[in-house]
Amino acid sequence: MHAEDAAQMFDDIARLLEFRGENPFKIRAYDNAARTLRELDEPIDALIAEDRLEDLPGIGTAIAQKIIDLATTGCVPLYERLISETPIGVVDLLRVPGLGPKRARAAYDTLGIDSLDALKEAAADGSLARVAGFGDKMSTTVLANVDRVKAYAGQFLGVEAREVAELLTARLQETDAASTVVAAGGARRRAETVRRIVLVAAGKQPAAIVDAFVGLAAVHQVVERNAGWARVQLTGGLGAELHAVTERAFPFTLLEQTGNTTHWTALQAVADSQGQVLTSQGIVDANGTSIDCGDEPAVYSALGLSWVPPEAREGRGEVDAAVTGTLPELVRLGDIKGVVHCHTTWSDGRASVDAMARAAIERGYKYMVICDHGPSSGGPNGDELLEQREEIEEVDRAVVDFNVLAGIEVDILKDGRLDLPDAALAELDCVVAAVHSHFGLSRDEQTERYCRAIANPHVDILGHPTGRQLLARSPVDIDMARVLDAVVEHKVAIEINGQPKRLDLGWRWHRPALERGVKFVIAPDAHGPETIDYLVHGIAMARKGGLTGNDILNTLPVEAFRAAFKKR
DNA sequence: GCCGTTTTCGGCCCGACTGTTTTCAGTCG
Repeated sequence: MHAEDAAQMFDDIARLLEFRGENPFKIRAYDNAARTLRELDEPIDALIAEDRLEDLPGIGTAIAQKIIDLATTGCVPLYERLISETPIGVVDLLRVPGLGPKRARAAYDTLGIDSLDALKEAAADGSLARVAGFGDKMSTTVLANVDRVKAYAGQFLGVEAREVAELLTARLQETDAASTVVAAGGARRRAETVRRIVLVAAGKQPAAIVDAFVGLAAVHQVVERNAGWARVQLTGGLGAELHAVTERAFPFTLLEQTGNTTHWTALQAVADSQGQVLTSQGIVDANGTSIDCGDEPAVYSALGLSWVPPEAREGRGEVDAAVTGTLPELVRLGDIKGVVHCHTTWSDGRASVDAMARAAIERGYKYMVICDHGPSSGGPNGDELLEQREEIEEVDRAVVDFNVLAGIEVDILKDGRLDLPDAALAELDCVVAAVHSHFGLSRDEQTERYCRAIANPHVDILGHPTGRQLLARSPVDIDMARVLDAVVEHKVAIEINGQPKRLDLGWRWHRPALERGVKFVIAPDAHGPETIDYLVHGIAMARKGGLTGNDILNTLPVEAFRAAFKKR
């Protein structure tokens, strides 16, 4: 089990209790437990196995038992009871941003609103605006957010889906029914969000693989199945499908199921232009002879193409590039030398400067840039900044063959000023500027705000540029073309933030940025030693965007990295 | 519901923001 699963459940319990108007301190206890679980730096299964749950802050007998119940039986009586006793649909209401338990309760009590549709209707016809705690503005916000919540339903973070897919793959492999199992679909393409998991498996008897698949413990319900295919619902809400084929058909089916559709049809068009027919079962040439391919690269090769990495298979010209052999050499994790944008206990990080640096050293990196928040997001200010600076220099001196740089993640305020004075920023090695508030400004205001911050001579990197949170918060409304022009003009790099919920700047903007000459930094936005590894998600995003190591500043050695910011 | 005890119950994090208010409540991180 993932700690996040339990954290999510405690969030839900807290919101449901709040809706029912129960003891606020009990509610806070569940919130605290959820936070503790999210900050966990080791697998929760280990804590359960070693009976150490109650050692965690905020987790006592009752909550520990609920975690154990969830992990072992998947059923937590309190949670089940709250869900069954709460009007259907209210749970959905609580997911609408801006609509907390209090307002949801008021809407339910006065207008009997118990579903997203009812909420939308009341917001549209003006009745919601008359409920205490609402107003015209609130109604408008709700109206917009309901549609978003509905659009997000049934979607999952790509990073989470990928973990589930890997687990399923391993379980299916263990059954011995399949010789090969690979997770395909959006998870393999490293899509930011996915609707379902797609597995492709090969074996002598495909039907036996399907049997094994539908029998896995994680399968909640079989939706549809036949001898070579099955679609199921997993516990936890994700859908999954399996394509079971012979070993001969495997590379072709894997290719088709990795997608996307545009990529696949482009491949079929290439085959067609050569008098061949490409299907999920194989390639047949003009003479009607099947061409055997042992693996996916062999299929591309048979079509006269260079191999296209799964991340790039989005139907955006990569097949044409494969024809002419002009696919870029995509950046790899091994290219990264420095870990930029790391938080510590000086703001909301969970580990000291020393612990973070050592974690980076263990992973083979050569330098780290500590970027705690500025004062308006709870980071150091005034003398504290100097103290932190001293601590960073101390650690820098203590470590061998590694550099620790002093940076900051300053807040971009509403008007585009930063939350630290220029004199303080001038002392730092690297300044990341990012937006953490006022997400709803108009396009003009927001763009002006961004451009003003970018123009500050001390800003080196624009952090999580759109502020989006996948499946939760839309990107800010900015004129991206103007922002990209501004970062080029002021020699500011764009961050590719590797947090699974952010993945910001998203890959669709990478090419327009690249064409303007933008440089990037791939950063984990780490808040603890483990999350340094969020770099892998940033790398995946950059690869989707078609970026090479040359486009990424933190592939440079530390001297060159510093020099890249010597514009000041 | 958790925690730290002055061991058997009383106190529990907080600041920013937003919108609804006319001095504040709800939400969010």
